[in-house]
Amino acid sequence: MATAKPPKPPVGPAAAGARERILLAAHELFYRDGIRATGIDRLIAESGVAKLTFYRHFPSKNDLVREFLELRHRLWMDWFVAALEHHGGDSKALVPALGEWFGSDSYRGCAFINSVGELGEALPEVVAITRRHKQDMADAIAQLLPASRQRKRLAMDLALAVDGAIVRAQFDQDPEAALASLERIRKSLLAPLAENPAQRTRTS
Amino acid sequence: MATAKPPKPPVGPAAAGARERILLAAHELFYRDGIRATGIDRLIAESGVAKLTFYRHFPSKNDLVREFLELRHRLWMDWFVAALEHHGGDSKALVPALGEWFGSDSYRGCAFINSVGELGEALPEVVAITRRHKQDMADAIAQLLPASRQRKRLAMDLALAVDGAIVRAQFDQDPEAALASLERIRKSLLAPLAENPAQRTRTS
DNA sequence: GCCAAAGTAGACAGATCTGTCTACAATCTG
DNA sequence: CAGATTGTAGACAGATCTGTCTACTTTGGC
Repeated sequence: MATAKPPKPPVGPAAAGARERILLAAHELFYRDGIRATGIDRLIAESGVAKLTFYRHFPSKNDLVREFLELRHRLWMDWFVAALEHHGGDSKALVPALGEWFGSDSYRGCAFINSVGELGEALPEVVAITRRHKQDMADAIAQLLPASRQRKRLAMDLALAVDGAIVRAQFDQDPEAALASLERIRKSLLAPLAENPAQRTRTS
Repeated sequence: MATAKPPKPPVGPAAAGARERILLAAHELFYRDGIRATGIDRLIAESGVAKLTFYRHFPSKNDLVREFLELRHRLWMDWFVAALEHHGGDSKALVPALGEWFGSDSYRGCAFINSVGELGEALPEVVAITRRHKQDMADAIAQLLPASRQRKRLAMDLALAVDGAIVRAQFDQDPEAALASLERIRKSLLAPLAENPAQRTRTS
């Protein structure tokens, strides 16, 4: 309890970030193979870290799981917001943005949905974290929509359809069908807004 | 290689169905706790069966997983079709039928989506089984729709939205929001049919 | 009554999992 | 230089997992 210098930079032999390496390995292995299927020995081998170092940073595997989900949330949201912006920033951007993700060969669905399905009751925090994640996703979708009375509700509905497309693209051979369905749902939900564009009330 | 009497009825001490008891225990535990989280020892304890008996019926855990999914498919489809019929048999039945399921306290999402997320590459058959399951679900949804040129496509879109609602209801506290979103999507997708009901081409 | 089939109970092997511990090296701070 | 911190390497404990095996029991068909 002597030294109290808060933001100490990483030190030690391998210097730049044993913790980061662990977290990155977890990000890859947990997402690719699942959480229960990934043992600590795999994680320390992949991150090139000693076991003691691992447990110094993450007292238990569950701590790592939590931090993995937090990291995943930041990385995914950053990608999502940027991809939506890159594709135009309105609701038409939704499907092409997701298409990039679905088409990547490391695509394995939504890490949060998968974690809830895998851990469920065993680690209740993942449910709360997933709820926050999906709320943030819905908020990002809301940004694509014109301000209107139903914007929040519309974003919620779209987010639910996006979740449907995410799981669909996870087991279909080809993500195109899921993307086409999502696009039809989007158009259909937005149709009433198109024919009455002056319904907006207040801008955020 | 002597006796070749094919459909031998179940015999033995406990008589009526060691195999059934194993399958039923798997159905409960795999769905509730997940597949990797459920060990063989738990399964034999729950089904009151000896280990040798277990391995006589299911040479490996993966065999049991496959049969669990087949059983789940039959049970779920039977429930789904009956519930849709019970709620009127047209597309308006979709949300109340699913509401029954989402509201049950043993609800843990879709066993197939969960299994794909948990096993993924590790057991590729689950992907194929899931694909068939979701195709059958879409076919059951198609039965709710009036015959039209877009019936199949519409059923596919609705099925995707249903999957979204299923995962949503898995981590939201309250399934009502998911059900409300699904109902809005359903109405929205069906709106064009309502204003032009004579578009039907051929009946199956 | 005999025997094959199907069952029970439970020890055992070998792998793997989480988490702890010992022994030692490198780095930064004072 | 001294000492605290962070790191590496890897043995170890104890639990658990899948799957095999031995020994014995019960049942139905012939």
